[in-house]
Amino acid sequence: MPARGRPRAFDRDAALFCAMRVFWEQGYEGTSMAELTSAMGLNAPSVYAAFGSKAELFKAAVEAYSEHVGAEIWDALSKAETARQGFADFLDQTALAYTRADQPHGCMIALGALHGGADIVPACGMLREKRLENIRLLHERLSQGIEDGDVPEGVDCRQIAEFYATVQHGMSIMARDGGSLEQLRRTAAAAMAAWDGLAGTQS
Amino acid sequence: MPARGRPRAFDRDAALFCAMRVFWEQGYEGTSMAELTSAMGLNAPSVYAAFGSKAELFKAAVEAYSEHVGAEIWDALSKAETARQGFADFLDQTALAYTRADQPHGCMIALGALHGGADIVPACGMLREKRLENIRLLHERLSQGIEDGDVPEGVDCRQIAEFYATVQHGMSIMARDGGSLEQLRRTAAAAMAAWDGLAGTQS
DNA sequence: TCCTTTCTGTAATGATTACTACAGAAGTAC
DNA sequence: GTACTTCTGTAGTAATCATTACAGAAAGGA
Repeated sequence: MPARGRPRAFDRDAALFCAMRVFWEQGYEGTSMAELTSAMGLNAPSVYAAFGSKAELFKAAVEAYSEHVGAEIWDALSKAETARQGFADFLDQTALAYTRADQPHGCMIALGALHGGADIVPACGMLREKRLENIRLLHERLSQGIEDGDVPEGVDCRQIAEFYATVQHGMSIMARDGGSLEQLRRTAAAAMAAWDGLAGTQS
Repeated sequence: MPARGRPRAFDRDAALFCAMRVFWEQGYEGTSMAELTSAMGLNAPSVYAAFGSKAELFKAAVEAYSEHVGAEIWDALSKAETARQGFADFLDQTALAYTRADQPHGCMIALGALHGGADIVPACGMLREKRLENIRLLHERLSQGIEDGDVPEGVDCRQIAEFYATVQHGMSIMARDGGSLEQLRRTAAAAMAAWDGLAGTQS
């Protein structure tokens, strides 16, 4: 059933993807509407009609990022046979995703808006929520490992989840600083050197 | 010998410290000159006369931060008897410094300007240089440890330095997300669990 | 065919931005 | 006491900011 009114002349998802790239590279506050409309190939009224405001566009961009970029990071975590392998793959995929030549380096969720409270800068609060959700995913994988028997009971799942999330965030900054895939991989390996002391079956 | 001309009516260092606090909390791009002049208790012409521009004020603020905030982090690194103890103390002091109730959480060097190239956003390039310098300090301490005999020869000092710098950066984001001193300390302990696998005397 | 709805582009709004012109103030030098 | 230097506050600049008014375009409905 065709909708009434003039059909939109642009592909909303493609435009949103362009906006996502600019927000990812320059951050919420470092990105102007002029830059966004230019990257999207649209005039301002079209952007506002489709997305509402700069803040709502950012929110949509973050959702698009979560769905399409870095999904392989979390796939790797859950697909591995053991929790240890999952965390190693998680960090390895992180290194790959954060250093692609054809994308902004580092993670939009980690870096896109780090200043201001959620009430002042809603973008900031939203990214914080995403980061907390990511820790929960890591925590869940550890609980699964305990259930599967490849992670001993009694380990501090929260500590381990928060540690590896912290490493991942640090890898974002490292990538943004020009760190190479090799450097990020070596950092990932260093982080995995902690595994036995944290969640090893031997003590 | 008194300087000619009307004496400045404000304490430059005190004003600079106020500006540093705002930049630290809100980042370079998230901070307006209106907010800076208000925090410094000055009118704009006084700020520009003393510091030149927003970018130069930021540069001075970063130097003030490096000299006065977090100095105990690097003191701890060098004062310990062994490299291992130094790194543990380094991370512990990091946790303390990043979570003080009376200061912005996290590190200004890590978080203050993460978007834009050095040519576009000089603030960004300056912080990146500071982060690289910090890695060099970590690397030096490891080299010292090899010389002192408490770090085996042949360890990958670069990997270890980059790993612990990465963890420290991640701790900034964790602190900015409201992570408590206890949480940061547990993450620091998790990071130290990697030490034996990276720079231990046994293998 | 006209009406209604939705979209688009041009041009604009009011606020904010980093920064400065200028007159007067407060000091030292002569 | 006047001249010169440096600082300060008021008022402003030109540009940019996020956002919108409005007229016309492009669709479907009656």
